[in-house]
Amino acid sequence: MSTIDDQAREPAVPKRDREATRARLLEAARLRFAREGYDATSVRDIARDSGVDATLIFRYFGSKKQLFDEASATDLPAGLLEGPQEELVARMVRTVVDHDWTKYGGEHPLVAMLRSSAHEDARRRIREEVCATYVNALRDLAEGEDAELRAELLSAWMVGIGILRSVVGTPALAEARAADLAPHVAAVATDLLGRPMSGTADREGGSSRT
Amino acid sequence: MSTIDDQAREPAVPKRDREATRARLLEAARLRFAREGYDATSVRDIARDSGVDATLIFRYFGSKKQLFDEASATDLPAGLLEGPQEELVARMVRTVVDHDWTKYGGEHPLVAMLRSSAHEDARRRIREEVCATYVNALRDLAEGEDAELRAELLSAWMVGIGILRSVVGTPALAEARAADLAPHVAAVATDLLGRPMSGTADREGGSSRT
Amino acid sequence: MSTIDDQAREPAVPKRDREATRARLLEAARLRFAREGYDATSVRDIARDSGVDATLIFRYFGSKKQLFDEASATDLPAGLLEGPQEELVARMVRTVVDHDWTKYGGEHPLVAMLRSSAHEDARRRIREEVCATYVNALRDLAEGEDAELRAELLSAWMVGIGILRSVVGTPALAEARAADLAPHVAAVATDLLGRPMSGTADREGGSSRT
Amino acid sequence: MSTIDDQAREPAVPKRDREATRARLLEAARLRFAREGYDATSVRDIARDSGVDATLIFRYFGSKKQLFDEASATDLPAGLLEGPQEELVARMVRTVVDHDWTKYGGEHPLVAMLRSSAHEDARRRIREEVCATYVNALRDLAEGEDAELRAELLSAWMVGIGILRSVVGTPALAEARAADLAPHVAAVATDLLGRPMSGTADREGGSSRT
DNA sequence: GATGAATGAGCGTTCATTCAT
DNA sequence: CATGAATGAACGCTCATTCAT
Repeated sequence: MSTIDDQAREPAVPKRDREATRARLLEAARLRFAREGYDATSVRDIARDSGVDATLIFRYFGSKKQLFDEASATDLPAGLLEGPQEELVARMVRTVVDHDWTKYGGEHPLVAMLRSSAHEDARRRIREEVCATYVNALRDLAEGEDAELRAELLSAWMVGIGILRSVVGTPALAEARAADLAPHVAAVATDLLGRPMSGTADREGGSSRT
Repeated sequence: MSTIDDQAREPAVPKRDREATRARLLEAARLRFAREGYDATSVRDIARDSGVDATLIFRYFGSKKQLFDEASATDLPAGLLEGPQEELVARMVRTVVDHDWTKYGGEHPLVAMLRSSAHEDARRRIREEVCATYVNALRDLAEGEDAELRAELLSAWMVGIGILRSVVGTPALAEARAADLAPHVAAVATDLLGRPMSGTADREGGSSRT
Repeated sequence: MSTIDDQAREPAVPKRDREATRARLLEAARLRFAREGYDATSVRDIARDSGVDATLIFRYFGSKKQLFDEASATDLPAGLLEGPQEELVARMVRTVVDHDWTKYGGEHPLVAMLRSSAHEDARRRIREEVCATYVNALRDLAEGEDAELRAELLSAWMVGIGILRSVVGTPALAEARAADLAPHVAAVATDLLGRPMSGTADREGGSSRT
Repeated sequence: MSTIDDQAREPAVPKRDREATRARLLEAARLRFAREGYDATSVRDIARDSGVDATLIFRYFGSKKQLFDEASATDLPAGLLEGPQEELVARMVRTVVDHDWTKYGGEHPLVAMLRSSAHEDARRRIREEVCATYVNALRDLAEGEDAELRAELLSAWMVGIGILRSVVGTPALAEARAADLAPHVAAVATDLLGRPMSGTADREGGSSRT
């Protein structure tokens, strides 16, 4: 009812444009799923957010589940795994802390996806994501015998920081920038990985491609 | 709270039944909410698990949400905050890794509650829990100026470890015992808190057996 | 909207009576399924007809399909298979022509069920019904070698008569009573079964038990 | 009807396309409607079967119902009503039993249409068909007073045989060929019609190859 | 004229919750 | 007071059909 005369000021929303409609649905889905989780999000919610008929979800994505899958496919920040090795951890912190995740409601997508972790499928996605983004890269860096464990411990820290920042909202972490965390993280990482890690990274190394 | 002094005038049996039924509902709710999350759990599920009629949930707790609130009130492991200060972090790790959380489906209740973190209520619970259990105690220990931040960073690690262990299930952490983690944790904690922390704790310090 | 003030003249419809509600649903389902077929009947139709909430269908029957199964379970007219053998065919004709099938919308339930014969389940039901009610009994009576075929031919006639009467509505059959058909049927049956069959049956031999 | 004289001005190719598409839709519709019934068949099913866009159905036929009407117009087997009168019933049996009805999913179209008999339109079609194909021809043959009734009874038998053969699938009839049924049918027909009927027919008299 | 994006009603079903007995 | 019948909103999804391009 409040949208009756919106058509005038809506700038350039093309109607009957398959790609545009698909994109709007995907965008709305990403946000809803991130904020409310899979179960609390209805396809009608997403459709309403997109200003699009709900049946198009099924036309374009097949099912709510498939939409979820597509919506929660994170494109890991380009450049994370490139650049100087000793700055890898600093880049990871940036990814967690400074990166612009507004597309996912302002939270790291991994954290957002935990909200849907009642579903084994979502859990698997999280697992793959954590391994691909953090554990594997860190394991390659770690020296000594229990490299896997230490890589996971460091990964756990990244995830934990994301959670305290956005879900829990503890005061210091919620406000902190990557630069505030860098010295601490570098010290710990150096310790855990058994090789010197830098607290700063020259460039972002984590600008989402989308 | 209104049932606190009821035990005096009970006619022996029917009263205990009421209490027993309430307790069974709570127990079933705790498990379901932890495992499946708030949305994926139906009041009928809980009632069925408890072997009682679903309407009793409304009679006893008012609504599904209130049942959730009551069911997700974690009794933080007794003894966590007692004992030698230098062993505090080691005790925390034990709480996360070795403690028997079968009451909550085998996961640390904080981790389980993340599954329901779409709801502001659950988020508040998590916030309170994290602060009460981890941040506050660690902040008191930390030396130097940004004590809060460092306490939160360490808390984030505890939470992150819990997540990777049970939700994500990364291979090394999923199998690890507190003893495997102790040396790494002690080193990092010593570093972050600016005071020597021990990697072992004499006793559990958090049995809270239910 | 036209039912707003019906509550006054509804004579004795007991509310909150499980059996009564179940019975009303079943009755409405029987009629709808018979008249419109499975696919064209919605659970809301049935609920509306019964003056009952649609969700009770699932409470009491589990699913639309199970309701259909129960609603289409014909109790074959008591007495059909009893009584003098030479009057069996006459009794069958009565079942098809004179029996009061208003419960099924005025048609023989077999004929009504043909409307749902797109579903293999319904087809199986029809098959069982036809064999149990007609073919088996007639085969036992037939003399000579291709008894099965002749029994089926006679059964086909019964079914065909039912269809022309109610679905097609050909003028003579639609008006005919069993007595009008009896001489013709008796002659043919005598011929097909190879033993004398009577054109009259003393008693109805087909009063549905329900 | 508006396309009757279009063939004169066609530009050779595109017109034939339109006709060809229309024909394919009709063919697919015939099959689907016969096999699954009106309600269980969706316009998308038919379009998919034909390999064309679903909206063409509305373009060419107006609505699903109109497509159904057109698709269920049976062309009664040519030659049924021609040929020696005493072989008429034998020809009818052939039509029911031996004729190639693959166009209608292998069943006599009358039988197939019963699946849609919830709709008055379909019922009317069946009525017309039964009268035109069976009752009228047989009435003309019958001697004596209640010729109509006897003609209908014999028609009922034809229809019933079709039903038991394909819908119900009773064992003997499902396998039988016209030749197996001929002697029985001839005897009964002779009896019912009051004039000698032959059990064999020289030629099919109803090919209607499409 | 043909394509396919869009629509809105309706499907079977489950939900949390209320109310009568 | 407890049981369970009842309720109505909402769910994911499919339908026949229309309309813009």
